[in-house]
Amino acid sequence: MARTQKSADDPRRRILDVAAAAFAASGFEGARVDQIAKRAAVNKAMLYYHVGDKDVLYETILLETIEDALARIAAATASSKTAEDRLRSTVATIADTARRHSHFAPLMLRELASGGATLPDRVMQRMRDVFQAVRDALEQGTRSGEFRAVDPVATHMFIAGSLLVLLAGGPIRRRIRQLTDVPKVSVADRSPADIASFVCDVVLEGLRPPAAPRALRRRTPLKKKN
Amino acid sequence: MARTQKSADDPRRRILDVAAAAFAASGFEGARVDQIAKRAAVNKAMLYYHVGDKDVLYETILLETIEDALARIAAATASSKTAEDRLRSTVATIADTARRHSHFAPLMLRELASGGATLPDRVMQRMRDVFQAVRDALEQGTRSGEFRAVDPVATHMFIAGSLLVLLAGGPIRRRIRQLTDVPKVSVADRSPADIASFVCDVVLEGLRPPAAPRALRRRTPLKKKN
DNA sequence: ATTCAGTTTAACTAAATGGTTAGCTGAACC
DNA sequence: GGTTCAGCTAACCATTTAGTTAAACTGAAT
Repeated sequence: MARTQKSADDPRRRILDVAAAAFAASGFEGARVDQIAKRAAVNKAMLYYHVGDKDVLYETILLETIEDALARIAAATASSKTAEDRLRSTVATIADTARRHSHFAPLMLRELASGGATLPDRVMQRMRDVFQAVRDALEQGTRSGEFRAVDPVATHMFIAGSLLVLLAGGPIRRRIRQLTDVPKVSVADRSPADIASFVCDVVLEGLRPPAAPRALRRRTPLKKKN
Repeated sequence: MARTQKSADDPRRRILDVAAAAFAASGFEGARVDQIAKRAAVNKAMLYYHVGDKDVLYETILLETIEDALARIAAATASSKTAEDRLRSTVATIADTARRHSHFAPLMLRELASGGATLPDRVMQRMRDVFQAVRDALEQGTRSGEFRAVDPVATHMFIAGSLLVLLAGGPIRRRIRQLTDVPKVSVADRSPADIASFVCDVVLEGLRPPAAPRALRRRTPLKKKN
């Protein structure tokens, strides 16, 4: 029992959650083991006892999140018929992963920034599988003619970039808003699901084959405000 | 003379360049002052003498880059008539800034990840001006009817996100490619100018008003490969 | 020769960091 | 009663870190 409990008073769980927030906020090198232990209300030695050193801590958090994302993507796309459905399901699932693990987007952005220099190989390989899922949907659409011939790598980076920045951009947007006193509400402030829809809408608009009849288009309605 | 020289043997210039690379690679907290001094081939005390402490170093680098970007955006958009021209010029200029200051995209991604927590106010304000430039183009297009009614904040985050990730994604793409042995070439591996065009193409496709005649569309041609 | 601002250096400090150790506790088990 | 053992703690350690100091060098003006 002691090994598998997932409740909030499981010290291991607490450590991982606190560490994820710390890594997201300050990066791997900026996060402080002492501070993580303190915030998780455990003695520092317990952190090493329950999880391992800083590298293991980091790898564990990333793997946990990515495995979760992969499992959900597989489940969500199992019944997808069209490429559009598949792309929307995949992107929505990634966005939902970011919602449930709020450290996900910041960590990915940091890894992008450092070129994955600190990414353990095991994590790298699973990340590639996530990338592959998006690319599969794109290539399926290209093959079937549902999408126009498209550069899958560039399009994937495009989707990943806009999605991650929209998801992680909340705090910085809030800071800018303070300076500009523009109290408007934007799609960017909506739920991850809405953000995923927005990204898919714009991208699908670009992926549609040139001659596709208008009637086929389906746009997720999103209230617009001035 | 000694104060304003910009050549490579100006120690201040060398320090700033090396530090920019270090901050981009490891983040503010991960970058090491000793290492920066060593790589710039100056005594550490010289770094403090010529530039200042780590915060000043960071702020100087960011401000330098952003001021440069702002000046170039102003110059590039001065003659823009249509909103599309203006948007393309702005985005292309930002991409070109990233080309000329290779640390720019990673630094921005990191700041996004941390919510701008470590951004000095002065930098924050100038960044806002860059954001404003993109948003101005979007709002001009919406007002003139050139673009459909669009969420300027979300669209801007969309553009910034895809652009930054495409620009900074080279190294991680290379690492993934090693694992997947997919030696394909993608738009993502082209020049910043091509990347900017690609982003603008996809976004403009989404911004086009629904009833716009096909003839008005202009797509930058980009070789497609399988 | 002296002065003097600008520049450079090696050596230093105080604090923080990641990681370890030896030992305590209390329940389970014989 | 004694042993075991996962869970836990306080104190410690070696190293690294950002930042400082005081002394010295340089080269031109006086």
